[in-house]
Amino acid sequence: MFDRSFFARTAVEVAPELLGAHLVSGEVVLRITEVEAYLGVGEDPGSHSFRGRTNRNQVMFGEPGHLYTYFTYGMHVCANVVCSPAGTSGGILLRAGEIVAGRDIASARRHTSRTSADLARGPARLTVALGITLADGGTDLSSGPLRLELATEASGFESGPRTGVSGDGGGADYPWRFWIPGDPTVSPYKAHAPKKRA
DNA sequence: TATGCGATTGCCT
DNA sequence: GGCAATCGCATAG
Repeated sequence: MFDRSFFARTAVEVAPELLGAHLVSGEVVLRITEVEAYLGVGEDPGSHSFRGRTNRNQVMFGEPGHLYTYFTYGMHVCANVVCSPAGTSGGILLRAGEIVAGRDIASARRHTSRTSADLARGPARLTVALGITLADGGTDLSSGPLRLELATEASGFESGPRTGVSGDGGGADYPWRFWIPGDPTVSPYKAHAPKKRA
């Protein structure tokens, strides 16, 4: 259980404080090590909610502290925590984490993974390891088998440009990616992906 | 109704 | 290091 008002702030404000929190999914527990903030309508060209409410992103316009999932590249599921002050929308993409409990289960789900550091390194890998599917979208993360347990104390963090988001005005220039320094589970790739798309 | 592309990953060379 | 896989969503016509 957590205070829902924690998430009633902008995603950029909440994101660094989410580092170190635990995402519990049944037997599996993930310690969040890397996240990305996405803002709301008209604020963030890289956000799914930039162009307003649609069937896909409607969860982001709902209650803060709920889970927003989406399907992409025809094969991957990514998870976000809805984070929005009243009347706005936004979310925090969970990019990577460390499996701290239920490693056997997570490993079995990943199937191809070997080391613990690889189990949840990357947004799509993370959802697989935790067994999160599109059907989990909209789940209230304050309690239940799939829930979020906030960190008791703030951990140190670093910030930088987001990955995978197209450049030139696409929002990639803002330091809205946050991670725990030196953690082996932080995504190493695409430090500056040269996506040629306008 | 038709078309292009994506908040990625894993396998190829 | 480079590229294919794969399909729902958003935009254009």
